[in-house]
Amino acid sequence: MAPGESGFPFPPWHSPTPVPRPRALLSRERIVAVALAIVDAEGTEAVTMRRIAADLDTGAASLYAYVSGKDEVLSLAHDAVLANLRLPPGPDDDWRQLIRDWARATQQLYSAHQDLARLSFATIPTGTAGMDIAERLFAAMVRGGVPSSLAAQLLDRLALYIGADVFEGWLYGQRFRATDPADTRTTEERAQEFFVSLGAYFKQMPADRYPTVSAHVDDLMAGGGQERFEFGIELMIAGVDKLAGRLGEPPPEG
Amino acid sequence: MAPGESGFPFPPWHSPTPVPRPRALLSRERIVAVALAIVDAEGTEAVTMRRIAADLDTGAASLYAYVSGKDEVLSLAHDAVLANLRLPPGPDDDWRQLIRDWARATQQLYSAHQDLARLSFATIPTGTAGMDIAERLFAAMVRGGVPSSLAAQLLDRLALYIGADVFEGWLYGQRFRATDPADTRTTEERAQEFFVSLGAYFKQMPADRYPTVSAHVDDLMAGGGQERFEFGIELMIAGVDKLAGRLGEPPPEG
DNA sequence: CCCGATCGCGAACACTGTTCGTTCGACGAA
DNA sequence: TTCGTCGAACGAACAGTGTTCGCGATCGGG
Repeated sequence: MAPGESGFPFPPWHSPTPVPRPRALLSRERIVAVALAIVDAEGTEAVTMRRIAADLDTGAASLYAYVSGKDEVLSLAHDAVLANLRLPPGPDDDWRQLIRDWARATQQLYSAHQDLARLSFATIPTGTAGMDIAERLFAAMVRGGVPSSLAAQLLDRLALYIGADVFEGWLYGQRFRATDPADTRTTEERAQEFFVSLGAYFKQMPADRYPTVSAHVDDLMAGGGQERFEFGIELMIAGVDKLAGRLGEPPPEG
Repeated sequence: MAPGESGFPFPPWHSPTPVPRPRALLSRERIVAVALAIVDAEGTEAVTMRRIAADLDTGAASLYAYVSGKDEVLSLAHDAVLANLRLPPGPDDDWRQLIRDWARATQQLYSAHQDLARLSFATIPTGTAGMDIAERLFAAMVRGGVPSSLAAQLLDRLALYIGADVFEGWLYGQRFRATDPADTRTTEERAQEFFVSLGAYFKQMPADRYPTVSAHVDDLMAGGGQERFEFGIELMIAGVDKLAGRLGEPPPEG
């Protein structure tokens, strides 16, 4: 048996033959996949080049052969997630409902990836998945009688709003996550208690200086994150209805 | 003249009498003021504890006697800026115009401090300045016939939207800021060129797959940041009008 | 005049993103 | 089979980061 074969020890003045690394270990896709796994587990702040590299059994420097830097890794991860956005096929005869479905699907998609929505700001989707959905939304609105300039601006503002809402929701979630292991309350319970005490704080404000606020604290505190999110969507849809002069509007109920 | 007096040199085997440091050099306010100056000059990413300390002629460790950490410094800076929000006094007889004035004032305030709007997310103003303005906005809407629950949610969604818009605008500004000194174009020119080429990219998309997008590229690309910001405000105001069932609505023009 | 409390802060720790220069393995040519 | 080349891989280092520890200097009170 010669040195180097199956476990035979080396004399100390020899360096051991290193175990051969499998080739083609790294690639853009593998790097992005690992980064996304870290995001899903711990959020975008936990993504570091060293950690990605460690998960790939290599060193941080090796990543730079495939990727220009950390920003690009996160950007690619964001693109990869957004490419998974799917809407059920449909006749799209009701643009309002289509907008609601899209908004909710986007919200859920982002929510499933911690604070990835942070990367949605100042990002314009140009991939086929995003374009397909934009075409459906845009076409449904134009077909429904919404002026194209209004439709275009609505989509722009909604995209901004959705990303912002999910990101803010994640921030709140972080604030109320458990830090003390002895605290057995859920995140929701802690959040609820915070907002209850915040309401109490508002209630004890001088009523002569803040009469309207004092009188309507319950309205200010009403609704959880999901209600507020959907209210914003309805607000913008209704705004388009109004600004479009009620063209193609379904008959009001009641 | 004895060693230590006005400039008289010390023999090298003596340590010079150190210049006495003035006491009470540091305070929460001074730390926040310096941090804010750095934010205004270079943005929130440029704020580091070492840099704040250096600007105060001290070491980073000294700051921790007054402040719990970097997050608190930035949070205090955000509070300090927001406390400067002022609205001209008025009879507030037109809640829509009051909302517009508030939105624009908030936008301008944030815009004057680089990416400070980033810190607006998941932040509820509780200081007197914020409360005073909230009371005025809220009162004007209720007085104008808007249901208080609607008014409360509108303010919440608008605050989120305004912060998100300014932050996104700053991100775009960063992307298009000059990196090559030989490039004499302004940031606006670079941004314009980017969006023109983006429009060209959309225009060359297959028209059979994206008929609506292709036909309305100019609408998608229309408007700068300010137009889009104000459209969002109008969208939400109009949305409230519609959802409130046109109570207290001024007679439509035309 | 001295002594204890308070304030300030240098140095260190454990990180970060990125770059440089070297090493290593595989493969085509001789 | 041997050599040379070349691209991929990566250890080490650099210049930073936030935060903590414990020493030292200064000041007010006794």
